[in-house]
Amino acid sequence: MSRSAVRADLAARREELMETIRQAAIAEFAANGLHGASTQAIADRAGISKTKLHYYISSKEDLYVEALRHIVGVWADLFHGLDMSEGPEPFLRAYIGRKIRHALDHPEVARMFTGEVMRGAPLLRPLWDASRAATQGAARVIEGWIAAGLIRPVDPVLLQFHIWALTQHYALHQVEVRFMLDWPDAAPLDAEHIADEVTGLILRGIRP
Amino acid sequence: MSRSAVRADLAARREELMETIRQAAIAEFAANGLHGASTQAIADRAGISKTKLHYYISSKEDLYVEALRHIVGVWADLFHGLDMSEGPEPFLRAYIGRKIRHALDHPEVARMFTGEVMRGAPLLRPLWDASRAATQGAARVIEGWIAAGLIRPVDPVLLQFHIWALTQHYALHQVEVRFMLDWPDAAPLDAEHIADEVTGLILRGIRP
Amino acid sequence: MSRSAVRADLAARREELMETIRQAAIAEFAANGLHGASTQAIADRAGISKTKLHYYISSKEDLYVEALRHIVGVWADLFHGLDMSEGPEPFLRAYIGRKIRHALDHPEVARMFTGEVMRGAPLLRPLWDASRAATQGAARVIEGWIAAGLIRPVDPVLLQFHIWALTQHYALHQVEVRFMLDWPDAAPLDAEHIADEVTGLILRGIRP
Amino acid sequence: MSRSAVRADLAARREELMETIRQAAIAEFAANGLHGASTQAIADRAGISKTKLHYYISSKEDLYVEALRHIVGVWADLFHGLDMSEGPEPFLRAYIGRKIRHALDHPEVARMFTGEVMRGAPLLRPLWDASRAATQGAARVIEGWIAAGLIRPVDPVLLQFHIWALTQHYALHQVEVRFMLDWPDAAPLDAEHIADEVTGLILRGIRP
DNA sequence: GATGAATGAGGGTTCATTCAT
DNA sequence: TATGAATGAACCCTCATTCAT
Repeated sequence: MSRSAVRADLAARREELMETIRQAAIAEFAANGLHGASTQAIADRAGISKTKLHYYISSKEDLYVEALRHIVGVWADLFHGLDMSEGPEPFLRAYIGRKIRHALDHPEVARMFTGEVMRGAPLLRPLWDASRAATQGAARVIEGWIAAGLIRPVDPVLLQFHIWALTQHYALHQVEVRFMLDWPDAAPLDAEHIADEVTGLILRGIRP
Repeated sequence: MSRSAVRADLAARREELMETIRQAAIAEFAANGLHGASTQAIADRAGISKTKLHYYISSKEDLYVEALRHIVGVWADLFHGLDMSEGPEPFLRAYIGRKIRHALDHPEVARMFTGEVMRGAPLLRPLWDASRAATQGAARVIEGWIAAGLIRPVDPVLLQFHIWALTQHYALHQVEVRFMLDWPDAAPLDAEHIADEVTGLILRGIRP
Repeated sequence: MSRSAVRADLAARREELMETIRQAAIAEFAANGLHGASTQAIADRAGISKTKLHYYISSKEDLYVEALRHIVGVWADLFHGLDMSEGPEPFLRAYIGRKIRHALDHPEVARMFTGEVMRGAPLLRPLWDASRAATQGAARVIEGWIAAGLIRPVDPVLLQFHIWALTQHYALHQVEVRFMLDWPDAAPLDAEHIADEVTGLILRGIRP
Repeated sequence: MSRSAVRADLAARREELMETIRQAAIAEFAANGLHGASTQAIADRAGISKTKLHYYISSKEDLYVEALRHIVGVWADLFHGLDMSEGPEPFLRAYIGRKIRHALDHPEVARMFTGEVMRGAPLLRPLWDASRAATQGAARVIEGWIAAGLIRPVDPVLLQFHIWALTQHYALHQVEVRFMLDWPDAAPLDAEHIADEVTGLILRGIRP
C-alpha cells in the first residue's frame, strides 16, 4: 500500500471506531444521563478499554455534546426530500411515518435527547439555533395552510410540538406500551399501526 | 406540653421534613436519574446535611422508589371526581385540563417519571399493576363510546397514550417551548392556551 | 413498697440489664473484635435501642474492658474448690473436665479472649496481673510434683499453656470439628469424649 | 528493553506488589477480622495509598478470601516431603517441629485463620474441602498405626486437632507467653524448646 | 497508537457518640 | 429513665482523567 493509502485506511478505521463509540455513548447517556453515565460503561458497550476510550475522546462532556450534535443532524435529515408545499396531508403522512419508524428503530436517540431537554438543555442550547429557525420556518408554512383554508386555525408552533410529542412518545415509553398491553418485554411495536393512529388523529384534528 | 403532644409535634415535624426531602429528591432524580443523582445534591436541595438526609432515608434507591410510589398515587388522584360515563367530551375536557395544569405546575414529577420509564422502568414495574388495571378499564369504556357511535373507531389504549404524550410533553420540554418561541427562560407557559389546543386536537381527532 | 425497696428493685433491674448487655457484647466482640463490633449490633443482640445501650455504658471500649474483666474472673472461679495438693491426676482430671465443659457451653467467652490476646492484649494487660501470679504459683506446685517424682520433668509454665491450648481449642474451632467430621452445623460436641481424650493425652504425656 | 521484556518486568512488579499487599492484609485481618479491618489500614501497612490498593484488589472481601486461600495452600505445603508411612515418631517429630517453627515465624497467618474459624468460617468453608479430605486420609493412617500397635487407641481425628491446638497456640498467644514468663515484649520465643516440649507430650501421650 | 499504572475527588453509607426533651 | 434527632469522622469503593512506557 502506498503511504497515502495507509493513511486513508487508518482514517477509515478511526472513523469506524468513533462511530462505535458514539453509538455506545448515546445508549449509555440515554440510560443514565450525563452525570449518571460512566466512561467505563461506555467503554464496555463499545467493547474497548476505558483507557482506549479516553484516548479517542477529549472528555465525557465533549463526547456528550458530540452525540447531541449528531442527533440534531439526524433529525434534520428526516426532512430531506419532503416538501411542505404539497399541502398538509401528504407531507404529514410522510413525515409522521418516518419519525415514528425512526423512533422505534433508534429509541436511544430520542431518549438521550429528551433527557437533555428535561434537564434544561444546558449543553444542547448552543446547537439549537438551526432547529429554531426550521421550526419558525415551518410555522410560516403552517400559517399559509391556515390562510389557504387547508387546515383549521391552530397554533402553528404548538402543532409541531404535538407531532413531536406523539411520535417520540413511543420511543421513550416502549416499556410502558408493552406493559399496559400485557405484551412480552421484547415484543416489537407495530410501527404501521401506530403511524396510522397518530396520522389519523393529527389529520382529522386539524381538518378545517 | 404533655408527652403525647410532644410526640404529635415530633411526628408533624418529621412528616414535614420527609415532604421536603421528597420534593428535593424528585427534583434531583428528574434532573439526573437514579444513578446520576447524588445524595449530597438532594440534601443541598432540601437544605440539610447529607448525614441528616441519611438519617431519614434508608437508602437512595429506597427514596427513589418512595418518590415513584408518590407520583403514581398523585396521578391516580387526578381521576377523582371525574366520570367517564358522562361521555367523551366533558370527561376529556376536564381530564386534559387537569393533567396539563398539573404538568406545568409540577414538571419535575413528569420528568422523573419519564426518566424511569425511558430507562426501562426497572423500579417502577412493581408499583405499576394498578395503573395497568386502570388503563385497561378505561379502554373498556372507550370501546363503549365507539360502539355507541360517540367517537370514531380508534385503538382505545393508544388513544390514552396520545393524551399522556400531549399533556406531559409540556412538562418535559418546557425549555424547548420557550426556546422555540424566543421566550425568556423563566416565562410561564400559558396553561389555558395549551389545554385548548390539545383538547381541540384530541376531540376533533376522534370525532365520528 | 418502701423507698428503699423501690431503690433495690431499680438496682436489680439495672443489674439484670447490664448482664444482658454483657452477654450481647461478649458475643459480638467474639465475632468481630473491638474494632469490628458495632454498638448497633450489640444493642440488637441485647434487644434494646442503640441510644439505650449508650445510656448504660460509657463507651464501646469501656464495655469491652468490662467484659474482659468479667471473663478473667469467671476463669479464676473455675479453680475454686480444686486442690492441687492432692497430686496431679485428680486435679488435672477435674480441672480439664471443667474447662472443656465450660468452653463448650460458653464458646464466645474463649473466642473473645483469644481475639484480644491475638491482637496483642492491649486492653487485657492491665487486668492480667492476678493471672500471672496464679500461673507462677501453679508453676511452683508443678515443680513440686516433678521434684516428688509424681510427673516427669516438664516446663511447668508450658504445661499450663498446653492444657489451655487443648481445652480452649474446642471452643474456638467448633465449626472446624464439625466440618472435618462431616457433622451437621448444629451438632453438639461430645464434651465427655473430648475431655477423656485430652485428659488421657496429658496424663500419659507427663507420666514419669 | 524489548516489548516482551517490558511486559515481563511489569508482571514481576505486579506480582511483588500483590505479595506485599497480601502480607499487609493478613496482618491487618489477623488483628481486626474482616469487619474490623480497614482498607486504609491495609494500604498503610503495604506502604501505598488506599486508592492504589483498590486498583489492585477487587474488594476487601475478595482480598480476604484470597489470603485465606493462600494460607490453606501454605499449610498443605508443610506436609510436603514428610512420609506418614515411616511410622508415628519420625513423622510427628518432623511435622510438629515444622509447624511450630512456621507458627512462630508467621504468627499472623495462624491468627487470621483462627479468627475466621472462630467467626464460623463463613468464607473459608468453600476452600476447605481439600483439608477435610487430607484430615480424613490422615485419620486412616493413624488407625493403621493403632491396629499395628504402634500407638495406643486414640480418636484419630481428635489427635490431629490436639496437634494443631498445641502448635498454633504459640502463634496466637505469643504475648501471653511473654507476659506470664515476665519476658520483654519483643523477646523471641525459643522454638526448639517449645517443639521439644510439645513433641514429648504428644509422643508419650500416645505411647501404647 | 495503545495500555497498565496511578490518583484526587467524590460516591453512598455506617459509625460511636452527644444533644434535647 | 428513656428516646428521637443530630453529627463529624470514617467506611468501602468508583470516578474521570493523566502519566509513563
